[in-house]
Amino acid sequence: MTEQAGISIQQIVEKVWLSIAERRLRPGVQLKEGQMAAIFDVSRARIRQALAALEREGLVTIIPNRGAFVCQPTVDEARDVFTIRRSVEGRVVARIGASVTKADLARLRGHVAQERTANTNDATTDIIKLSGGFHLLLAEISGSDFLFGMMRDLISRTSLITAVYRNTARFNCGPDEHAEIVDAIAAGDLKKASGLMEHHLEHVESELDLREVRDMSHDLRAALA
Amino acid sequence: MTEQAGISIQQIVEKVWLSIAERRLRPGVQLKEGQMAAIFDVSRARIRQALAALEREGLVTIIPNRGAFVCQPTVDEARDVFTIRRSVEGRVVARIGASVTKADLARLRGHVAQERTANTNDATTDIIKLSGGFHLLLAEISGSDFLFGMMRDLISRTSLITAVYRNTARFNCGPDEHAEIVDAIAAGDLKKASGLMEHHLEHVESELDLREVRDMSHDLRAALA
DNA sequence: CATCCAAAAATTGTCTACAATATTTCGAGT
DNA sequence: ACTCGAAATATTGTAGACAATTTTTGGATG
Repeated sequence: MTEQAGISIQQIVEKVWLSIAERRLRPGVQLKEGQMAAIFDVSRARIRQALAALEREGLVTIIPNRGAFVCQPTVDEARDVFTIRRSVEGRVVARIGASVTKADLARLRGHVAQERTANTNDATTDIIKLSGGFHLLLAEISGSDFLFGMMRDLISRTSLITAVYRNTARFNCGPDEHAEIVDAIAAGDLKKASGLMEHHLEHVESELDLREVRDMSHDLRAALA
Repeated sequence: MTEQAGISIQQIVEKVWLSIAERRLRPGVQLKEGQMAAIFDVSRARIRQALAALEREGLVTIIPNRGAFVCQPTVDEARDVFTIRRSVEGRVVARIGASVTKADLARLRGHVAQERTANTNDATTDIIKLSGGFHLLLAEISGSDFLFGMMRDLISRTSLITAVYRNTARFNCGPDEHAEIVDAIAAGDLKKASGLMEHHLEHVESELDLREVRDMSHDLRAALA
């Protein structure tokens, strides 16, 4: 029953998130419950829960009696998210440095290795997932559930922002900068690690093209496939 | 039908939150959908949405196929929340200082005044709502939607933590410390304001009794009334 | 007497149907 | 021809019924 047949709520959320991150779903598009229920072949009840989850991740806005729409972050909001990220992730890195284990470092290095292979293979989907996953992994290792949850939020919103505002062909984070941060942590150089993280985030932000959005596609079925 | 008769989802959330903050609902208690539906005289669907909202606020934990339970924050998590709050609220105050208007200050002073009257009247419910509201108002004035949302989360969790761990009769925040912070902001002294905020949060944290929780009441109906 | 297993009860998860609201369409009036 | 308004359509919100899972209860067995 819980998974009697259809796709799970979390899978729906992930599909939508990916569609947004890959720019197949444009900001402002309405996510109609009926359409989505037909596309994923589940009842509207489950779609509703997925939409609620997407709302709390900051990817869609739900207007009562109107429906769910993909968020359109403003330029100010975009800058805001990066400002907060610099602050929060600086704290994450500092926290990690105090108590990092060999196993933690191995996980981080393994993750960066995955990012490299995805990058060389041009596996767009994997690149998107992994580049956010690195920052999430740092938060997890920091050991604070609250920081982890906050980073989840921030990364979701960053995905949306980069999807809307990026102008280059490449995606959020390069694995090289991630590797440098891991090295600094491994060396116990907290100050350097924090600095690298801040620089890394500035670099990502600097690649954004901060103009207003204009168009938006309407073919929900093609976007979610 | 949106509000055809019954209590709204947000009202349910607020009732539960208040019940937790006033210690009528103890950590670990299961919030059974059937009971709550009967108590509030709405269908389980609405209760489910309310529980999902409470989960994202960090007040309850939902275990699949098991149900929703009032969270039991550990001592570590409690300290964690206060650490983050010191960091985030320092940023909030700094942000405010740059762009505070006369109207903002009037709102802050008005809020503190409300707190004072609630305090002199021993209006417990109001005190709880207003003491968190002050910090939320600061976040709102800061102008960052994301900071506002984060503070919402942090304040919810703080309410739970103080409900569980407080040992004194008094509640979270005294209006006097709030008033001092407003004065510092009004004087344009950001450094002082940040320091006062940090001190204020340390003061609140210092009044907690950090031992393990043990008992938990079971009379859901009496608690939610 | 404790332990384990099966049946019964309770609880959660999902779906379908219906009610209320919002949007669109189409026509009347100026 | 354009604007305003009412019927028709479409979409969201809610309730209740059913299926699956979990928990409890009761008894049989070692």
